[in-house]
Amino acid sequence: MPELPEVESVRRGLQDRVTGARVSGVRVLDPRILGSTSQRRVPPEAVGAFAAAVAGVGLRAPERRGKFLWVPFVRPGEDPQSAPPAALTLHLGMSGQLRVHAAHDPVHRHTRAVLALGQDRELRFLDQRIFGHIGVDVLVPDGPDAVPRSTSHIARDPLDARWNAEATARVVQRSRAALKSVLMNQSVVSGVGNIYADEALHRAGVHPLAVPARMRISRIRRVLDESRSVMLAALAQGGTSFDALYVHVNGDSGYFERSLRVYGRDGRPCATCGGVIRRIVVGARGTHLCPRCQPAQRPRRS
DNA sequence: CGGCTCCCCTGTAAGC
DNA sequence: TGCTTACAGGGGAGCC
Repeated sequence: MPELPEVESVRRGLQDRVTGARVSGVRVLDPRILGSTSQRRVPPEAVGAFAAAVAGVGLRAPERRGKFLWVPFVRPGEDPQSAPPAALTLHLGMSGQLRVHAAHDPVHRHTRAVLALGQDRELRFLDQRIFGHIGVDVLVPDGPDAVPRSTSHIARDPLDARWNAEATARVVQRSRAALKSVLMNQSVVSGVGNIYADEALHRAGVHPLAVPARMRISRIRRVLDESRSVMLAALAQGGTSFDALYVHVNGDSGYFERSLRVYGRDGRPCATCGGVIRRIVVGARGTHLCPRCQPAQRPRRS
């Protein structure tokens, strides 16, 4: 399940391998990978349009915000200063992988799209469940940065140098939804998915169903701080490879699974207090918590 | 408009 | 044993 640490690990792998490469060919093996998360049916001309948009372009260094990846490119013979900036956009969804292969390597059966790089290498997009996406988008300004237009509603993530923890905490506090759902709202704070939301809440000692509007701002700040630090720790381990659906660009796994304290550990003892870890459902997502370390919010009398 | 539910999809595993 | 069903989840559409 690629979240920020996994996507950043992939971005770093791509940075070494695709920056400066020229796209010499395009193959779309499953057109659904070009669709949106809720509209997988794409018109037949979408394949040709995608291929035409990236054919011959020169790839620049990959960028990321939250779980969204993009690779800015320069079209052949175009002046980068005057042409409208654009990028190859990538989202790994649930099971997406980006792999850089020699062109003669066998093609895995979940390969959905292939970009040939130069003469003998390929960037391959694999995605078992097709929740991911590959496309092309124009870049629009966001302060000093440029982001794909389709990503402009995505908030800065906790590893962004311009992330404002204090302002984010105030936005979170305005919500009356379950704290975990707010933490996973990518327009409030990006990059946090189901695993790291559970881990951050446990480390902060806060119940996933706590209502931000009824919390002290210091508790909200603590949860955001823990989100940042747990994702930094996971990044240092190359991310979490829970079920082999997430791997690096070279096929290696991440090693943070051994450091998870609650996610996927329901019924087992909490390493902090010895209590039994429970699983509930929050916002239709499996949610893991230690009821002793993360006591429920006191109900409000009305 | 905030907040919620549903749905896209496939592989795995439980149930009958 | 073999089929059917439930479940996992990121994020957007659509509804109240």
